[in-house]
Amino acid sequence: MKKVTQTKPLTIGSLSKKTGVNIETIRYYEKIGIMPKPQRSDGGNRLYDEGQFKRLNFIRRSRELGFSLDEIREMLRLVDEKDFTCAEIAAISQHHLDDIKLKIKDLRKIERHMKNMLSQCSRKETPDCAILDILFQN
Amino acid sequence: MKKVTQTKPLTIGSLSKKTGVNIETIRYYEKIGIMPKPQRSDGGNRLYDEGQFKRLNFIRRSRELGFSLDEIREMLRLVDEKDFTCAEIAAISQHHLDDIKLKIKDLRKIERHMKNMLSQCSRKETPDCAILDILFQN
DNA sequence: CTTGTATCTGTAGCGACTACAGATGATAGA
DNA sequence: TCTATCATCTGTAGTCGCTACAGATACAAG
Repeated sequence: MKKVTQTKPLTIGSLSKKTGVNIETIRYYEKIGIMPKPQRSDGGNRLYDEGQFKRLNFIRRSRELGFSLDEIREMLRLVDEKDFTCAEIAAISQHHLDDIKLKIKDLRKIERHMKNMLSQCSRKETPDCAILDILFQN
Repeated sequence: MKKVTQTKPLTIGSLSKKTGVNIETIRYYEKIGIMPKPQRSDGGNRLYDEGQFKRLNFIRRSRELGFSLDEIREMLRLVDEKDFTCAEIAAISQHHLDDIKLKIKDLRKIERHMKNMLSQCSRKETPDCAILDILFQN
């Protein structure tokens, strides 16, 4: 008695609900080739399996971490070709982390400038403003 | 003997050099209406005056601080109509600062996740990877 | 006057979606 | 079985803030 855990296929709508990825985005991912072309019902509606659900979840999580679709594409390529090493994935991730650190650094600089400007501002109902003076200077 | 400090008009190229804003970007700003249509030479080349130079500098500085073109448009509108109060400008700026703080917060969260994942990763030349395990889980 | 550089207009592309329109597919109730 | 309603289909265009052309004209130096 073989037990085949055949999960029933998901429509794009239910896949969308289960992953939190919007329907048009799923179709977009297919169009740009990071999601595979799924099976179709007789009428032509997309039907997704468990593997595709996992893949989309991977993409979503990676996007939430700020990976670009190109970085995700590259990771998925390595996975698909079953020809990756931990070192390779780590390199991509490390690069991305460095990127994020840089962004934080830039934003903190901007934050300081903004705070500084705002601290010089009277915030009164008067028609002159230290912020404008700073931004217009020179 | 009147001394009229008539600064000679700038071509788009020299304006670009003086402000560090790229030529196509200057034309783009004109197209979307945050830079005014400048005078033209007999042949039709754009000629900018001191006020326009200052305006473009304002835009550049604001962009460097991460203001959106819509926020900049709004600030310039207030300035152009000479009908702004310091409080209004401060409100826009405060809103923008809040935005930046939020972005930093989000990025720091991502940074923590990334560090966490990378710390669990062997980074070895082996075909299995803790990072992928995490991203694919569920 | 020629040569070379600057500028002109207009359009298309980027990334990562989102938002339609207008046509079908699927499904539940009468 | 019919029908009403929803889901899904394809294809295109829009978003933001530029950037990159192509092909034509303007301008400045020698």
